[in-house]
Amino acid sequence: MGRWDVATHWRLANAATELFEERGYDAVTATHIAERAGVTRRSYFRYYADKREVMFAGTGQTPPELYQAVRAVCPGTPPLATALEALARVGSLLIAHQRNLARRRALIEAIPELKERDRTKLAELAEVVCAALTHRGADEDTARIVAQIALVAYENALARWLKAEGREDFASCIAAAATTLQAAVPGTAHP
Amino acid sequence: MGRWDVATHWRLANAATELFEERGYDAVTATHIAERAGVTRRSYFRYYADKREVMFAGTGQTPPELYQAVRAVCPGTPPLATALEALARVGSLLIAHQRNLARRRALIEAIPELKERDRTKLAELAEVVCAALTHRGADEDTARIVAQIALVAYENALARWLKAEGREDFASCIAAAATTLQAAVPGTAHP
DNA sequence: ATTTTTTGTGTCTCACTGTGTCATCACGGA
DNA sequence: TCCGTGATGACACAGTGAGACACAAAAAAT
Repeated sequence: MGRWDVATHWRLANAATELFEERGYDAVTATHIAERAGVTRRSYFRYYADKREVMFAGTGQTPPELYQAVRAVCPGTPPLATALEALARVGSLLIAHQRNLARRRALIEAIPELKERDRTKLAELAEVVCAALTHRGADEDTARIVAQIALVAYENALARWLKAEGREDFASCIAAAATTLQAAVPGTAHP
Repeated sequence: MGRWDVATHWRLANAATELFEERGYDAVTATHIAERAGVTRRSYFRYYADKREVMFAGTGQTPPELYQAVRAVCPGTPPLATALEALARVGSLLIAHQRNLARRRALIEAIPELKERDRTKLAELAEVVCAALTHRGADEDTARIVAQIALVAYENALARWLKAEGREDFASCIAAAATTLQAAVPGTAHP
């Protein structure tokens, strides 16, 4: 997969972004996207499995990166803090390498079909975090719930970061989400 | 919408469940489902918007019910407890009125396309809970995060309930998920 | 340098999805 | 009995996603 023309990947992604903005998601077909990017419809489907996937260009390596990031967190760190730290790291990197991220995220938030796919991607990341936490020795049930919660924080942090338009760094957005989270859950720990 | 034949809804749902189990989701077409239920393909799409929706038969009224359930919780209850109590109530009712729930849930968990739709439904419920909590006076950010967390607990509780095969009631499954949750999140409240 | 293999693309084809439209049929009320 | 409404069937159509095959260019092997 790695040898595919990276430029074509981005040409398709940019073409799709423009077309979706210009004409609306439903009015755009895979053929339109392919034509604007200078390939055939059939080739489009070799780059992206379906019409939705093109809006998530550049995120293919995130799951393995995240897995490694969780495993790289300082041993002894409690599960939730581990997950949040890894997500802060990976999220910061991801954001830096994206193109037109804000425009694509706006489309994803606005179009139910894309939002649906977005949730699947978050769920996949949760799976990865869960697996990595389990590997670190966490309890199975705890790992699953912690992973899901951490991704709730991640999602909210991303929304916050986009709203700030560069005036806030991603790690502090994660921290803010974590604070809201801790305030909302009545802790059982009473030191 | 109310005058539609309820029996046909369930005939289609049962036909789909059987066919998916027999031949696998991909090998089954909307035409097959319709034929087994004794209607035409076109009529299938009048009962269910697409091929996925049929596996979620009987859940159409859940969002408004949930909204009311949140509003009905004793005033003064903190947000997360409110959401969990409402979900326990609505979930119990839902489970009681379903047919072939376990078989359908097994298919949903196994087939990515169905799981994707399932996540959307959970997200819709989270929206509803968020709106209802906001209406009760909760902070906007808090309401959103609490709602999402509560639905993480709901999802885990449902999985646990299905695994117990009737030996556990739904409310206690919610309680168990809530406990795991509280243990995982280091509380900031130190009374 | 020539052959072989791999990789991306174009072309053609096909089953299936989801929707619009129109005709029909059952049923309840005036 | 006639009429209106709402469910259903019949037909048509754009679009999706994928298989099969050929072809060109690059990479690897000889």
